[in-house]
This record gives sequence, structure tokens and C-alpha cells, in this order.
Amino acid sequence: MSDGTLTHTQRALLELRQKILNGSIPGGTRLYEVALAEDLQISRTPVRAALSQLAEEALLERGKGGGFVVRSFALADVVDTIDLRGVLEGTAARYAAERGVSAEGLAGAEKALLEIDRLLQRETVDMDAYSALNTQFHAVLADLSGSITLKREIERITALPFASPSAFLEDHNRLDALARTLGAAQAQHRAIIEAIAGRESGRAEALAREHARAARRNVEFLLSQETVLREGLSSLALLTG
Amino acid sequence: MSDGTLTHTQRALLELRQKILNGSIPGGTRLYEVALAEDLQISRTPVRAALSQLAEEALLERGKGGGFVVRSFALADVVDTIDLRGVLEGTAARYAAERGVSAEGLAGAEKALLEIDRLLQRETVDMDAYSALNTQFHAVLADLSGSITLKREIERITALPFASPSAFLEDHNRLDALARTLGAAQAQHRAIIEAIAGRESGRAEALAREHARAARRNVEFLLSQETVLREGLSSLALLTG
DNA sequence: TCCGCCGTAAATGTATACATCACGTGCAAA
DNA sequence: TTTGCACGTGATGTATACATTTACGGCGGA
Repeated sequence: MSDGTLTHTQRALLELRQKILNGSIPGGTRLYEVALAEDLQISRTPVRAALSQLAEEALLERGKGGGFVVRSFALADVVDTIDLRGVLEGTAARYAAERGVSAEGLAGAEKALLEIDRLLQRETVDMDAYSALNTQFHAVLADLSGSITLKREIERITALPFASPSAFLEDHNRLDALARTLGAAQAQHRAIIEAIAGRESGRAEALAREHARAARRNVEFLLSQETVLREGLSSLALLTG
Repeated sequence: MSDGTLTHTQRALLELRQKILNGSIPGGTRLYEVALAEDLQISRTPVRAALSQLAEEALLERGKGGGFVVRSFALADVVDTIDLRGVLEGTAARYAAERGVSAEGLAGAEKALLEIDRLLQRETVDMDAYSALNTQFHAVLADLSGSITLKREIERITALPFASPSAFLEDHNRLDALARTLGAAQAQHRAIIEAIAGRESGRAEALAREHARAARRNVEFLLSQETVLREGLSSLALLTG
């Protein structure tokens, strides 16, 4: 199993997660073990295992008398969740500033910033690479907080596709606007780290909150476009309503 | 099953949760399905089901190659988690103030406050009843936020025994100090609702944060006592270190 | 001595048969 | 017509046998 093979549970987990995230299985749908087992050509046992893991990821919720239901996310939930990420990352930044960070921690953050800089200097930005670096920077920020509980909750929120710090980036169709967005985001990144290094806790918290707010504006802009243009928004495929 | 009977899964869930919370199974312990199944006199299937639910509750974490490990909570984690509850409840209070609450919502909060008042007027306070009402008030507050995501995260954090709004109340040994604590808490409750009703979002957020801070002080006080006096702290039984 | 291979044991992964529960449906009686 | 019960269907709950994986230790050879 250390080779390319996956366990049936893992395969079921991947397939079901994919189907939920891309909207193939809409919110509110009740998932039946037998049907899924037949569909995936496996027995009920690994299906159950996969379902319970998806419940841990907050993509499913347990129904009344057993069973699982796909969670519904309305537009308001998306906005609230992004704001919640801002609150949590703001708290992480504040903790980092208040409690102080190690030289290595700060160096890790600076390194991430420099790598993003290097990427943004290019003519055309490799969005996959940017997403990875951006996600990494946010992970470092959560680490700098020094709070395991907080880091875990940030990871949890961030696992939702529309609340990820790198959500919606590939959905941009106007490249000039995207370039400006990325440049502004990077400026905020740098300011947050600067505030942390300078022990300016209030500024660090406010900046991190505002940084998430930019992501929120991005969503609201994308959703304000014509219906046709919204079709391909991969991060929002699981929305209901 | 709607009668007094529980499924084996439910029984296993209750017993395991209890053992983790009271420290019978210390943090870091790996749980083996076969051993637990023999211990509980059931098969592995319901044991697995119970374990995955405990993982959802954040009491267990999944090990590397499958399997579950009891989560370890250090003192610093407890304090951080209580503060995080303050941050989240503060956000809930701020949202409620910013967005406004319905008349019914406000009435529900006032009703909870009055019931707590009535309880506190008595000579000796029924702590179980107080805990229930206090928990209910905090649930109402989370509701007033109008954010499903936020409410869910508050519920999640609050499910940890040491981060519950009613944690440590029964652990108090000095009754006069306890009475003062409860009175002060109720004053904060009232101020929070007053701020929400008056749309004072900044005040509402700060008050809710400070309200959790009082819980944090309470923990720190209890833990500063002699070792002998700390033995019975039921909410802290699962601490490691 | 050290490295690597193989075998064994103990763990999780999986399939399947059966038990039990929940809910709807239809019939019968008031 | 309405109410309530009985029953069937389809779902989850449970036990168990077997498969597969992994970790570890001993043994052999370099």
C-alpha cells in the first residue's frame, strides 16, 4: 500500500470529497451506504469509514437517526466563513506579536515572502506555485501564534475550499486585476510580518483581518458577475441557493 | 432503541469519552480496536464507529498509519482554548450588535438572564441549574450572531470540558468567592446584551472577550492552589504535564 | 560488526451475513 | 373521515472471518 495503491477507504474518501466539492452531490443530499458501496464497487465498511472522515472535515453532518447528509453552504455562510478566517488569523497575528516569535520562525516567514516576491516578478505568474506558497505563508502565520488550539482551528476552517487563503485565485478572468490583487496581498503579508516583528499586536491583528476581507471582496466581486461568468467558479461549486 | 437501550456504539462512545475526560486514559495513549472491543465486550465495528465520533469531537486524533491517539492537552492549551472561546464569543457579540437581532432573539436572551437572576437570589445556589442556564445563555449568544459557521465553531470549542462556559464552577471550594464570581459574571452577561441591543459592537466584543478572560483567571487561580486541593478538578482531569 | 532480508505477530482494512431499527403505508375500526 | 396499529421495506447496527499491511526481531551473509 506504500506503492501507488490506495486502500478502498482512501479511494472512497477522495472520490466522495471530490463529488461534494465540485457540486456533483448537492448540499442536503442524504448519503446511503449501500448505494455508495454499489457505486464505488466496494463494501459498506470502507464507505462508512470514508463518511465519518468527511464528517470530521465538516463536509457532512450526521443525520438524526444515523446516516450522513451533505452540508449546505449558502452564500452568507461563505462570506461569514472567510471573515471567521480573518478573525482567527488576526488572533494568530496578535498572539505572535504579543508573545514574540523566535528568530527561526521569523526567518521562515521572511523566506516565504521572498519566494512569493520572486514569483510575482515574472511576466506570467504560475498560479499553482503561487497558491502553494500563499498557503504555506498562512500556515507559517498560524504557527507563529504559538497556540496549538488556534492553529488547529485555522486548519479546520481553511480546509473548506471557499475559505482557503488561496481560494478563487484561478477563477480570475481579468489578468491585470489579478496582478494588482496579488501585489496588494503580498504588501499585506509583509506588513503583517513587520507588525509581528515590531511587537505591534493591534496592528498585526487588524492587518490580518483586513487581509481576509480582501478575499471576501474578491468573492463578492466574482459573484456579482453575470451568471455565465460564474459557472466555472470551482471554489464555489458546492454552494446551494 | 428509543427506549432506555443504547446501541453498542453509543455505549462505547459514552464510556470512552468518560474515560478520556476523567483522565483514566491519559493523553498520548494509542487506542487499539481489539483491546477496546474485548474491554467493552463488543465487536470491533461499534468500537471503530465510536472512535471516529470521538475524533470529530477533537478528543482523539488519527495516527499516522491508521489508528487513534488520545489528544494531549497541556495547561497552555487550556488557557489558549479559553481565550479562543473569548475571541469567538466576542465575534458573535460583535456580529449581533452590527447586524442587529430580532425582538424574539433579544427576548430569549433577556429571559435567560432573568432566570439566572432568580437563581442567584437564593441562599444557596443550585450549581447544576446554574450551569445549565449559563450554558444556555452562551448558546443564545452564539445564535444571536446570525452566523451558522461561527455558531458551529463555538459549539465545537465549547464541547471541550475545560473550555465550556460552565467549566470549573463545581470545583470552587470557597463559597463566598464563588458567589462573587457568579454575580460578576451575570453583570457581564447583562452588559453584553445591553451592548448588543444598543448596537455598540466594539463594546459587545470587548465585553464578551473579557467575560472569557474571567474564566481564564478562574482556572489560573484554581491551578495556583496546593496540589492537594487540585486533585478533584474534574474539568482538568485530562491534562497532561 | 553491520546491514539487509525474511518471517512472524499484531494491528488495521475489507467483505459479508445477519440483527435490529425507523418509517411509511395501508387496512381496519371507531 | 380519522385514528391507530400492524407489517413490510429499506436503512443502519453488529459480529465475524479473512486479507493486507506494518513493525519488529532474528538470522544470515558481507
